[in-house]
Amino acid sequence: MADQTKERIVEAACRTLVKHGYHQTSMKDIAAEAGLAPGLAHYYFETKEDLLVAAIEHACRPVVEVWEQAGINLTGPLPEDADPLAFGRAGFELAKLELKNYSGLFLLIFDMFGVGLHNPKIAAAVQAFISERRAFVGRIAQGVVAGMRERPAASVEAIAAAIWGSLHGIYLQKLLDPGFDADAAIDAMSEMTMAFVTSPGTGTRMEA
Amino acid sequence: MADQTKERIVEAACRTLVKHGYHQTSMKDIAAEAGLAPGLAHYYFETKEDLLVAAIEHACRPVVEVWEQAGINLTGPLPEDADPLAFGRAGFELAKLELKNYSGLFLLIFDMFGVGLHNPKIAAAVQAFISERRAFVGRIAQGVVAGMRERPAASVEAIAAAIWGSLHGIYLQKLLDPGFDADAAIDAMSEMTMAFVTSPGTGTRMEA
DNA sequence: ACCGTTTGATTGAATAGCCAATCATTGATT
DNA sequence: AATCAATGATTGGCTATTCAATCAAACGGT
Repeated sequence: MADQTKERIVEAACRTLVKHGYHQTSMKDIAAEAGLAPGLAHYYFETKEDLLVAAIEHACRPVVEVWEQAGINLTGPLPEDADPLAFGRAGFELAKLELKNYSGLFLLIFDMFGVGLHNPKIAAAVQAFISERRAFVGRIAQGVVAGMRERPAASVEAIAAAIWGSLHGIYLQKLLDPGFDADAAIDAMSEMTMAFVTSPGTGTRMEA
Repeated sequence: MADQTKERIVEAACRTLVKHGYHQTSMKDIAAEAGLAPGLAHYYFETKEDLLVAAIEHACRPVVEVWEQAGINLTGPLPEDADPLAFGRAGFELAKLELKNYSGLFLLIFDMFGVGLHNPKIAAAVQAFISERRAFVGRIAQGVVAGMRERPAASVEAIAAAIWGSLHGIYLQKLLDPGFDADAAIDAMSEMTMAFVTSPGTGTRMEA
């Protein structure tokens, strides 16, 4: 019974945060959304920050589940027999679907990015989110880079940071402007990445 | 006299917003930072939002000036005689410098990104920031794409959105984690972009 | 089976403080 | 005098957090 109401509170927090954002959600709002007494949110979470951290972690769960359903182990290594290049391509497709299906999560996450800039507790939660997902991109990049004819100058970590960054920079544009064509931007990023991966070599071109 | 104090308020707003973020800055804080009476901020700005919008615009100014000092006209076309590829490379270098020299601006901007997700007025100001800069990336991309042997499948707009997104996704990682190596990530992005641009053949420019 | 006690869950009101916005007032300049 | 700039106290409303009081269920002794 206790765990149930705790989860009800966290879920209500997710809903209100997605709908109204960090500024405009009070503890009372969250309790009301959950259909509970105002004081109860503080019974389960000492501070508002603690509840928000729990909400972030809760909101991320469904996305991870989608990945795992697609046969991707988020924290473990990639399947040995898979073609890394195909994996990379699929990753970009997955990114497009993610944005479409879980825009609420990203609304919450980008809101929290902003909060985290000046709030250590939220920053820690948000960085966990970043690290996990960027490392996953890095694992795909690792496989792809290993198959390249010439090793790129950039490290795998740097490539992963660039690709993760590009996807989230694209997400940001979409969230701020619903008319933005995120699919086209992700396709462009995918095309650029694939050209990079299959290019004969870097730094061997004529100077103008 | 009036314009001077108005600017003093905006500058104070920038400083406090960078230091403490949107949540933790009140109108009173801003007035105190400016060394003025609490009520004066509302004399010049009807609402807090209006002041924040002015602060965003004010904070962006020095960056634009740097671009213009580098011989780049932000809103007009690129110089005819310039090598687009060299321009692109220089753009990535400029991005690295920008982040180093104006991290305060980006702290403010990313804070406002978060606020803008649920606040139409701030969203409008933030989108102006995005549009201007993304269009500038697009103008460089336009020149580079025109010189490619084979036209890419992606549109120039999509490429610009991807590159702008990657830079700001990288900025975000740096702001949330000072230990993050943003230079390496931008170098990686630059390498990927250049490989994409030069992939089929040499970068022979074709004039219209 | 019965009953008092304990424990934890839940309630809703109270506390203490902060904030944006207002406004009557004062000061300065023309 | 009249207009604009500046002050700082006030207002009304909101907030996170606390807390005493209620409720329900489990437990233990008989």
